[in-house]
Parts: sequence; structure tokens; C-alpha cells
Amino acid sequence: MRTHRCGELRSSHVGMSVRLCGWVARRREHGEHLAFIDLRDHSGVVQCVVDGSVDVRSEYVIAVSGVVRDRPEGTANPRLATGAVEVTDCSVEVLSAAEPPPFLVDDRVEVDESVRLRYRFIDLRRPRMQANLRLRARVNAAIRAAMERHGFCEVETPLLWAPTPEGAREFAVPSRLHHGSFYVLPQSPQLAKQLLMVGGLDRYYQIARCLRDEDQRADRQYEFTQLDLEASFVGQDDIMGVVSDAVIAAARAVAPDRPAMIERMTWEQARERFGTDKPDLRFGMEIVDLTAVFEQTAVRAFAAPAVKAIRVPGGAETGRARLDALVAHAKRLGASGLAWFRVLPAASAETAEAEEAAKPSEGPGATGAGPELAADAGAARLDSPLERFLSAQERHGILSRTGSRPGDLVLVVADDQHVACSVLGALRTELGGLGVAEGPLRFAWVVDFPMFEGVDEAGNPVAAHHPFTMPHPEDLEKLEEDPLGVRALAYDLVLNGWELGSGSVRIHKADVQRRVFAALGISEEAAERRFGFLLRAFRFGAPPHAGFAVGLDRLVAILAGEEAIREVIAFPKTQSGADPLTGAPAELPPSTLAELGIRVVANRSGG
RNA sequence: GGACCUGUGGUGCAGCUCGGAGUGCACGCCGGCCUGUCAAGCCGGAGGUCGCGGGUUCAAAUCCCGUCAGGUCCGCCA
Repeated sequence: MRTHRCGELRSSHVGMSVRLCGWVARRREHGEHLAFIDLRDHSGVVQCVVDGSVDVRSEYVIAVSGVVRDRPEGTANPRLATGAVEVTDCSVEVLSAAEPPPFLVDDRVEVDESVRLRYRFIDLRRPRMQANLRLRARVNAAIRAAMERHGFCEVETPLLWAPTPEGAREFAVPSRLHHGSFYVLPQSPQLAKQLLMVGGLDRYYQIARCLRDEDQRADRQYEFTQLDLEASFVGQDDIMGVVSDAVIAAARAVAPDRPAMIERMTWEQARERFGTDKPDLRFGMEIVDLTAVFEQTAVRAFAAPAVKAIRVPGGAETGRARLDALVAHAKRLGASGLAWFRVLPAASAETAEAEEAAKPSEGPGATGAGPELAADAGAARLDSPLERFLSAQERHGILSRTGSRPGDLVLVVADDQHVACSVLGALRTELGGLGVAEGPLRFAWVVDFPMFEGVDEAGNPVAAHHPFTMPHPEDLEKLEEDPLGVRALAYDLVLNGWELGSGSVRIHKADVQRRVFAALGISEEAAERRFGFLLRAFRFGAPPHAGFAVGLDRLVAILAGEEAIREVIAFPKTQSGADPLTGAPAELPPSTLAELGIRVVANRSGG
């Protein structure tokens, strides 16, 4: 039906007779003797020249037969990949007429997302969407190749699974043959892949669809895709090595121009330096500890267990209204307050020399915090409502520990350790954050997550990961007395401030598992009821195993430079879980409900 | 469950503070002209439940209340 793709024609094709198929992207008629048709297929656009007028409209599907030639002198179009050539002497066959599209098939026009989704089949013709989906396919291919290289075996696991009440709300599927009983769609293949390990698969992976009935976000859909993997007779470092290989291979395959690197830090360090367990390492503004500086402070606002700060480079221009808004924002985030210090030059030009001369006597003597203070801090002064309450030592401490220079802004939160860091971490991202397409690809492994996060209403610790996560061997003896101080062999992968995935070493010994269930307040009966099939499997020879899951939608979105994963999913749903294209979710006919043994008792949408 | 933003011809926006005739801009669409354009150009034209419902008012796109939809975020996502 066709000899070439539109976007591939170059000067090397000149002289060839070609037949192309595609959509009419654009049509320019010059009277009855000359017309141009920009013909588009997935590969790109090429200009076709018709001698005479043609009866085609935008988005008609046509076949064009003609001869490739160099464009006449001065008419080449450098903005087009095929812009050096054109197809001439064209005869046009209409394969399919088209109504005028609801919006232009063009990356440059912005269209409301619900309209795009209702006409997703048109939206997908846009180069941006074509590029995103093809990029995604190449990521999948690179990942599969990496996993095969590492000896992993791709296995598919069921979508119709058993209810295993866990963290996320599950989607239920009624059983036609067993009225009143339900399958659920898996939140992840977590339990299945552990069974595969007991089954001796040794190394499993899958590009798996996961389903969670939780509220959606820019980076969350009901259905999403994970690179899911599990391996036997391995430890944390082995898993991290394989996953690192896979994601770096994916990054190199589709974004070779963006430097990609992976580093590793503990959960504790991440919280301390970035105020979050998903740090964005593309920029500095790390959290600085000023607690020691204010140990003896007379400033009541700074009398707190922890005093933390971030330096906003160039932030001294921030106006009062904006600063007030930041303070209010910090309070909304849970801080008792936010102090700001604009860092200004010490003095005007004529007094600079005097400042220079005064420095040595003032600096080290006054602060006792090291000789580097004078050099760093001497040329700056602080502008803040709190400034006059500060001691000289505190002034210097703020400047030197944050490494501030004139023109910067320093934000300080005094609170307990956790609040101070997380509030500053949030402010750091807001004030310094880069766009998703900007900068390098800074992967980070965050290891040594706590085993439990807080306690529930019954006073039982809440598992931070899932209940089969192995406690850190060094903390095993604390499991009973100090559960909240126990670290887990659990690790997250973070990319540019997005959580990409998490994994853990699993418990394969019955006694450890019993102790963890006990710590979680899960009785033996409850454990048997919820995970009985897995526990039974473990009694028949469970290898030590560990695994991981990478959120592919997020990875692809970042690699594609998209803020929302909807842009890298062919048919996503809206935030309320609807699909404007298909009308899902939709009611079922009464006969179907009857067959399923389902009676609808209430209709919240008032139908 | 909650907060905020948005909703105006097919598309994107302005108009809304300070109420006065559906007023405007760009694109698209339809017709005409045009032999080298390329988001072609020029001329003409059609196209509207101002998301929906209620209220205030002599008068509502505009003010108020409610509601629906889309988005962003909090909660939630072991």
C-alpha cells in the first residue's frame, strides 16, 4: 500500500517514485493550478505538490503517489525534517474522509484535557503523544533487555486475585459462578512473585499492571505499570544493582543527552539533608543544622529542639508580601513559625574598606566558631525583623553555616527535628524546584527505611512497607522493646524528587515472621486468614529472597519531560476516575447484574 | 472527605473587581480570489443554553448560594 513513510524522505530519495499514506495535516491551495498538501503519518510530515486543486480536507486519510525531488531554490523548509524535498506530480486517492477535527492536530495548540481525552484517538496523532508512546516502548525494550541480561525470567501473574486486605483499596470483580464472592485486581504482584520464589523461579520479572482504588494525582492513576521483580539467594545490594542497570539502560536509551547518575543515602540522611525521603538532588539548598548556634539563644523563637535552615541563592530580592506568604505557608505545613533573613552587602562602597578592617577583630573573637567565618560572613549583614535580637555569634553562625553571600535569603525553622526538616524540605522544593524536563537525571537509592511508621489507633506499630519485610539484622533484638527504632531492609529508588519505586528483603524464616506479625499486632489467626496461602508456601522451603518494583509511568514521564503520567499513557482516566472517551465507569444492564448476583442499593451520582 | 484554580461559538483566550443588548481577539470551519506556499495570504460569511440550577436586581457572563465537570494539592496510596 505504501513504499515509504512520510517523515523519512530525504535528498537521497530524489528521483524515486513513492506512494505514501497518511492524514492531511495541512492544505494550501493557490488557485486551480497549484496546491500543497502536508501529509502526516507517525514518522512525520512531508510536503506533496499537486498541479491543480484537490478535494481533500484536514485529517482526510489519503494515499499519494508521486516523485520525490529537491525543492526549488529558496523554498526549502529547515523547520521540517523532510524540508529539503517534496513529492511532485502527485495523484491523490482518498481512503477515508474526515469530519473537521474538534482541535488542531498540532503540538502548539493547547486543548483542554477533557476534550483531548474524549478525542484521544485524535490527540494521539500529535507528534508529542506519538513521541511519548514510542519513548515508552523503547524504555520497555531497554528494561526487558537488561532484565534478560541479568538472567531474569518474565512470568505473568493473575489479574483476578484473591482479596488480601492490605494497604490500598482494591478493585473488586464479582464472580458469576460464586454469587457473593469476588476477585480483586492486584495492587501489585507482591504475593504472587514471592510464591514464584518458593516455586524456584530464582529470578522473576514482569512489566505488570497494578490497580489501586485510591484518589488520583498527576503522578497516580488507578491502573499503573511497574517493572516488578524478585530474586532468590540475593541481598539488597544485588537487587539495587540490577534495578540500577535497568533504569540507567532505559535512561541512556531514550535520553542520552541528560547525564544520568545514581547515588545512595540512608533514609536518615535524606530526611536530615532534604527533609523528605524522596530528595531531588538536581539542586543544592540542602538543609543546614543551626541547632548548636542557637543552643544558648535569647531569641525565644529559636529555643527549640532543632533549628534548621536553608539558603535560597539570590533570594534577598524577595518582597515582604511574598515572605509573609512563605511564613503562612510554613505554618500550614505544620511549623510553629518561619524566620527569614535577607543577606545584604555589609555596607555601601565607601564603607567597605572600614568593614574590611573591622573584620578580624570582630569575627573569630566574637563567634569562636572557626576562622572561616570572618571571610565568609564579614562582608554581609542580615535584614530581618529578628536581626536586632541576634547575638554576634548567632549572626555569624547563620551566615557561615549556610554559606550565605549577599543577595541570598536564609529561611529558618525552629521546631522538633522532624517538623523543621520536612517544612524546609517542602520550601526547598517550592523555591528551588526545577521543571521535570530540566537538568540531569539524579537517581537516588534511599536505604535503611524504618520498619514501622507511627502507631495506629490500637497502639500497634504500622508497617512502613509490607509485613514480609525483613528487619535490619542489627536491629532485630529491638523488635519487641523499641519497634519504632527498628530499621528495615527496605529501600526506595528516587529520581529527581519523584518516588520511582520501593523494595525490600523478605522474611523467609518462620520465627522472624512470627515476631514481626506480633509487633504489628497481627494475631496468628489473622495472619493465617490474610496471607495463609503465602505462609503455607513458606513452610515448604522458602529461599531467602528480595525484590523491587519500579513505577514505569513515572520513569517514562520524567524521561519524556512530562509533568503528568497521563501524557505517557495512551488512554488515561480523569482525576475522578472517568474515561471521557468510553464513558467508563458505566452502569450495567439489570440482566447482567442479575447474572452476577449483584443488586445496586444506592446510586450516589443520582442517576 | 477537604482546600484552591478553571468553565464564554469547534479550539484557545479577553470581558467578570465597578451589573446595562452576546461585545471583542486569535485559530479553526464554509464560500470566493490567488502558480511556490509551509500554522500561506487577501475578501466575505456562518457559528453562542456565557457548564447547570436557584437567588438578588428594573436589568446578571459579571454579584450571592448550590451543583456538575476538568485540573492542582492535602488526606489516602501496607
